[in-house]
Amino acid sequence: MSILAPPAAVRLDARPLYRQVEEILLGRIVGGDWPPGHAVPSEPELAAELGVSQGTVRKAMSALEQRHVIERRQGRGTTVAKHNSETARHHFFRLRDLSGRAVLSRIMVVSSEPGRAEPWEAAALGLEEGAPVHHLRRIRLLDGSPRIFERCSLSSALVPGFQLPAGELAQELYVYLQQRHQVTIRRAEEELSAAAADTETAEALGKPAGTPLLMVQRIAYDVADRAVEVRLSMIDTERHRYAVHLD
Amino acid sequence: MSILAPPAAVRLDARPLYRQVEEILLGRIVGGDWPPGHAVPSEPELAAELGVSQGTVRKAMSALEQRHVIERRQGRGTTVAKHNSETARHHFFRLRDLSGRAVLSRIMVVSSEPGRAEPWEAAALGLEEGAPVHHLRRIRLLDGSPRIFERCSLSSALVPGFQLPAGELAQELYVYLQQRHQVTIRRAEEELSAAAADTETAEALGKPAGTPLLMVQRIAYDVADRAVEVRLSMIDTERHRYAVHLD
DNA sequence: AAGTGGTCTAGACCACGAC
DNA sequence: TCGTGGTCTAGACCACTTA
Repeated sequence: MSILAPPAAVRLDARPLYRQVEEILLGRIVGGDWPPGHAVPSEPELAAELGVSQGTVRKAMSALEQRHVIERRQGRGTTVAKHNSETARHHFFRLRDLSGRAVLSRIMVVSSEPGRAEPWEAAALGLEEGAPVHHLRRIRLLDGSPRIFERCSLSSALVPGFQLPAGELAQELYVYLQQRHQVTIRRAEEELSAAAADTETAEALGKPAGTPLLMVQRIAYDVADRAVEVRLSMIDTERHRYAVHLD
Repeated sequence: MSILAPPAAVRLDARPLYRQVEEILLGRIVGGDWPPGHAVPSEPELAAELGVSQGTVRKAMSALEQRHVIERRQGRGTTVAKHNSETARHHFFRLRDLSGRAVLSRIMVVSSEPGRAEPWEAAALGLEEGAPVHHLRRIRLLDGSPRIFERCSLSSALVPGFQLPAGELAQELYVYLQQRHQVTIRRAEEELSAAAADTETAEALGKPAGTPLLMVQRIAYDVADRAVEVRLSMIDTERHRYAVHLD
């Protein structure tokens, strides 16, 4: 930093320096300069480049790490977060069996086709009614039995030309979005309620219509906080529970 | 710290210094030396007392703040977290109306009486079967209508002689536990599922038996991480949603 | 004006991982 | 052995609250 202008040029901004550094780093990730898996420069390097102390860089990177935007490991270095089946599940799959253990999950695709946004989908994704989306229906088998019927809508503006790889049935959707569409899902908001099984869902899960199901509406956002996906999951909770930690 | 023994006496412990400081501070809170609302000494004071730098104290206190054990405010100082109706709701009440807005909630006590732990209660609270507990049944009115039927069990070992103040119906339970029993609820784990309304619940909520309800089992832990309460909530989600943020 | 937490720096050493 | 992130220090100044 310059000697006689203590706060330095960047500091015309009122926000703390570490926030600005955080935003600069995030910008490089969102902008694609640093794709998933990329090795981020070391802390001393970034400090020198940005004209701040290493401590300031550390504070910025700690915030990004906490949001799972980057991954740090002592001795190895820092990389841009890259989804894999395990991390995607760990962050975004809250179901456990009755003993609290993780669940073996397998996916079957029921249908996959382009469509137009219904009002509720448009509202969730921040689109105009009738905007192009991609519809995906899936059934999840938990520990071998069909337990979840999912109806997903992907915003075609963010995932243009989406289509499942031919012949490939199961796959963690967010891993696929990152690999094939350069879209990294970073967070999601879910709204839970109880509902009776409609006929389509009942058939998919092999349950009588009217069975009480856990209904989860999810909106998933990418690293730039754009709504990418809205998903309606109908869950048979006979042998599983949705786990939440409050603190 | 002494000059020739760099890591100092405390440092025989393998854990980082700031973790040890965190534990020392938490110990004073759990032990009752610093009750809820107590003004924690300033950072420089604690640093001098414990023989570490202010930065180390800061890191320890930041962790405690993030866990809502203490509250820090610039200029004012740091205090031990004290529940009030607003914070208790904000942390532990996840229901929103269909527009995502907070909900007006009123409580009616249905029954309140001592009892013995059923197997599932004993398991949840880490007690022996038949151990003394206090049973509490409540109905919550959300925006004026009965929407939640709650069956709570409090571990009498941790909340001896619990009884509701005569004549007083509504009250945020965790505020009451802190004020009258020196037990501060710090976190909770919830397991959600869908279930058909049983007759008792249906009657309490004025719904037909068999109506799909959101069932939430909560286990609440105090600052020392002891299970204090297990609660079964049956929720009518006709006009409300349980909101979860995943990141 | 005094005292608190919040930001920022500069530099030391440690623990871990890869080469 | 070297480079990385992780810990810890000492001290400066800023922003806010209270009196």
